[in-house]
Amino acid sequence: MCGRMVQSKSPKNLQAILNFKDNPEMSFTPRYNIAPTAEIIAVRQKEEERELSYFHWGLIPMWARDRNFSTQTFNARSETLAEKASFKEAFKRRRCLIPVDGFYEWQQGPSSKNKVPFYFQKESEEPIVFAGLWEFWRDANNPEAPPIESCTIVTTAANSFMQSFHHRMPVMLAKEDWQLWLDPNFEDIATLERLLKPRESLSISAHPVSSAVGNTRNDSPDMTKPIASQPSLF
DNA sequence: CCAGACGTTGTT
DNA sequence: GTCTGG
DNA sequence: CCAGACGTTGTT
DNA sequence: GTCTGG
Repeated sequence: MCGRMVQSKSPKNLQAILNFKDNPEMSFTPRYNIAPTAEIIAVRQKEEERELSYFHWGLIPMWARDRNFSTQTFNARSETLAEKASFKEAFKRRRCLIPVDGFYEWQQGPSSKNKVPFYFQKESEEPIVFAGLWEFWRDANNPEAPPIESCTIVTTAANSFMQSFHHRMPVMLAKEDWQLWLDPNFEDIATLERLLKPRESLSISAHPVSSAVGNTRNDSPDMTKPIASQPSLF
């Protein structure tokens, strides 16, 4: 769950909601069809301030031999964050918020070769804020190279709305939980885990979109536009 | 003890 | 680095 | 997540 | 079928 998403709102736009510090250095390109291993923006706590920066989507633990590890860690199950070697350190000290316009999900059709992509977004114009973890990694084979900062999106059981599409969904945090999730000094695992339970009141809408979204070369606002849910027979 | 994996999704 | 399997 | 490749020898 | 690239 959650392997394709949209980040088109400018940092300036997001800053009003997420209160990170200005970073005039950062260049931003709106994207409408982001896949795992791409660079995505996320917010983390840096000392007293929040910081927005780019992260490689797919968490690379410090001990990983190569970055290819990240192809299997673009999601992290909330139920086992505290146990899994790949995530437990980041869960304790390196949590982040991942603001998105929305995300895509493929609903399984009647036959196994028949998947329909849907776009999910907030019913309001607000961004959805995913719970994420981040990590930094140095390539032992290339110590000269700059370290890579990577991240993952935490998933949970689908709520009743998402259930009709999928049995999992990304954790979408309520605004009042953002501060606690970001705080690296907060280490009460039980309290953090409570934030990751599926919430019913998410105000998410869904509509089917063009199958063109399947190909990551297609990256335009058209990807998010509704199409008729059933192809006409005549 | 050392060696080798370390992950998710979905599907069977 | 840390856990699991042998 | 989906789309697309998936191999060798030898020569440039 | 399974891995890699986007």
